Amino acid sequence: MSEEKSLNFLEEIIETDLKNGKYKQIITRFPPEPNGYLHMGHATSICLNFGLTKKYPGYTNLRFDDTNPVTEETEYVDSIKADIKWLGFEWKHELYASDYFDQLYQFAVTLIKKGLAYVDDSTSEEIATQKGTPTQAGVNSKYRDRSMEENISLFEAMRAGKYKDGEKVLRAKIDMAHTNMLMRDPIIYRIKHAHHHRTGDKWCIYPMYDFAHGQSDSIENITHSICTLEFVPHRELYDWLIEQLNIYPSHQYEFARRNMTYTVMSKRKLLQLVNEKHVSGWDDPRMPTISAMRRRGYTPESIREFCDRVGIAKRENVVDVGLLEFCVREHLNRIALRRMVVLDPVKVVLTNYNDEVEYITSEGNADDVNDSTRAIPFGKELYIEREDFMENPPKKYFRLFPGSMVRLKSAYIIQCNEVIKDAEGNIVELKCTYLPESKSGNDTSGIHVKGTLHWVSAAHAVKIEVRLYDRLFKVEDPSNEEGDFKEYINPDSLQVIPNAYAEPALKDAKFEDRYQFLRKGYFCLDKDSTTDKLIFNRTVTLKDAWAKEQKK
RNA sequence: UGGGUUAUGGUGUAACGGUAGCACUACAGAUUUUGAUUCUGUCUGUCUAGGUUCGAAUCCUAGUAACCCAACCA
Repeated sequence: MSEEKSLNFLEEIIETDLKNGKYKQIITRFPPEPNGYLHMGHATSICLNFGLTKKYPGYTNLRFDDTNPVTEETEYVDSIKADIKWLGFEWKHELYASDYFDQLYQFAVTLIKKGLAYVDDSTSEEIATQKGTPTQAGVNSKYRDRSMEENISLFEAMRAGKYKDGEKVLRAKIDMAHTNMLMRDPIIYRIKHAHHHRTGDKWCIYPMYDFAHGQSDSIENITHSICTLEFVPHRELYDWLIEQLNIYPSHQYEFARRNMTYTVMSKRKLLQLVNEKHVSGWDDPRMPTISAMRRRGYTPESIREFCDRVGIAKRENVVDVGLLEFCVREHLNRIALRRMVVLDPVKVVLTNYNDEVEYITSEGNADDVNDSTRAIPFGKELYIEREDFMENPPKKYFRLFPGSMVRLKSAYIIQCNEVIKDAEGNIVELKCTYLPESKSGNDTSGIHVKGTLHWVSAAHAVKIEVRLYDRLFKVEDPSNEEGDFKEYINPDSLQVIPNAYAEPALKDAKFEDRYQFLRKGYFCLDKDSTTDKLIFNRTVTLKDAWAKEQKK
C-alpha cells in the first residue's frame, strides 16, 4: 500500500534531526518580500515549506521580509496571502520582519558593544572600492576603529534622523580579507527616510537582509530555514551573526530554484513585462504568476502535483513546461464538464432533416458519477469546425470531406454531398444528409465511422469570446539567449476569438467550474466576462495526435 | 589570480559499495461516439581520465564544464 517514496535531501536531514531528538517538531517559514506577485518558483518553495510541516510534526509561518520600504506595498501583501491560501496552505502565524525592528535594533547595539560593528561615513562608492574583488582582498575603512562609545552615539543619531540617506551606515566588523565577500564588513543598517507600509515613519534606519532574515528566523525558533542556492554564501554570515548574538540557532538550507521552459521566472523580468505592457498585468493568463495561472484556469491540485513530481534538489534545472501541462490536463480531465463550442464555424445544412428541433442528450463528464447529462438542441442547420472539413483531404484524414461520413457527437451520422462556395471560392456551406437510424443510443445503421465531430445548432448558438494562449516566449530559455529576453516574446501568445458559437448550456457557466470544449481544450470563465458577453480562457489544449501526424 | 555550489536518458528526479529505477517527452500499437481519456510496448543516461574493490553513479586522485559571490536589493 504505502510503497515508499524516496526522500529528498531536506526530508532526509529532517528525519535524521527528528530521529536524533534534535527537534521534537520542525518549524519552517515562507519569507516573501512584498514587492511583487508570487510565481511558480515561489509555488515550489511554498509547497516545500508547508509540505514539510504537513508531513512532519511542526508548523510553518508566513513572514514578510519587509526591510526595504522603498519597494514594498500592502497590495503585494494581500496578493501573496491570497495566493498561498488558494494553493491550499495555512500558515501558523502571519509575521513581518518589521515586527522585530526594535529587537533588531537592540541586536545591532549588542554587536557594537561587543566591538563587532561600527558606523562608517564612507560613501557607497568608497565602500565598494574597499571591498576589493573576489580575487583581491579588501582594505579597512578609515572609520573601522572608532570607539564603542562613539559608535553607539552615532548609531543612536542615525536612528534619530540626524543624517541624510546614504550619509552613514552600520557595518559588521569581521574581516576585509575574507575569501567570502559577504564577510568583508557587510553593511547591516542603512538610512532610508521612507514611509514603511507597516511601521509608517517610526524608523529612518532599516536593517539589511542579512541582519534581518536570520535574526527573524531565530526569534521565531525556525528550525529549518530553507532558501535558494544563491544564498549559500550568506550562510556563513547567517551563522556568524547568530553565534555573536548568542541567539537561537536556526539553520539555513539551500535548494535549486525552479526554472521552466518558455518563460522567465524572476520578479525583475516579470515586473518589466508588466510595466512595459507586454502583458495586461500581473494576472495576465500568460504570466507564470500564481494569480495568472488561477485566472487561466489552473487548479491548485495540479500545481501541487507538478511541484511534487518535479521534486527538489541542488542542481540547476529547467523543467519542461509540458510537465505542468500534463498535470493540469490530468486533473481537468477528471473534473471538467464537457461542452461543445465551435471556434471557427462553417455551416452544415441537413437537406433531409425537417424543420423541427430535437433535443439530444450528452454526458457532462463520463468519469463523474454525480454529474447529470444535459440536453442539447439539434436542428437542420448546424455549425461545425472549419478545419473538420477538407475538400481534398490528405491520407488518414477521417473527418468530413465530399462523400465521407462522420458522426456528430451524441447525435447522428452525416454524409457530405455538396460544397457551396462564394464568388471568391470560400466554402460557405456544406449540404449533408443525416442517417435517421444512426441516432446515438439506438443506432441501428450498422455503420461505423472513424471520425466524430463537435457541433452547435445554428438556431441556438450562443456567441462567446474565447481567448487562446500560447507560450509567452518563442525560445526555451529566453534568459539565456543573446540580447534582451524581451526580443524573444512570442507575438502570437494571445489569440482572441470574439465570436465563437457555443451550445446554450454554456450560458449558465460559473466561475468555479472547469469546462472541456470537446476536442478543443480546457477552458474557464474569465473575470472580464459581462452578462452580455461571456469570455473564456483556454487553460490548456488537449493532446492532439492529428496535429502531430500532420507535421510528419 | 580567490571562494562556494553542482554534474545520472531530450527534461526532472531516484538508487546511500551489489540488477541504473520512476515520471514527463518522443516513437510504435490496442481500445475509443472527443485523433481526448485509458491500456500495452520501444528508444535514449552515470562529465572525462586514472585508481581502490570480487563488484563503483556511489570511495580515492587529477582534470573538465555549468552556476553563484565585488546592491546602502532580497
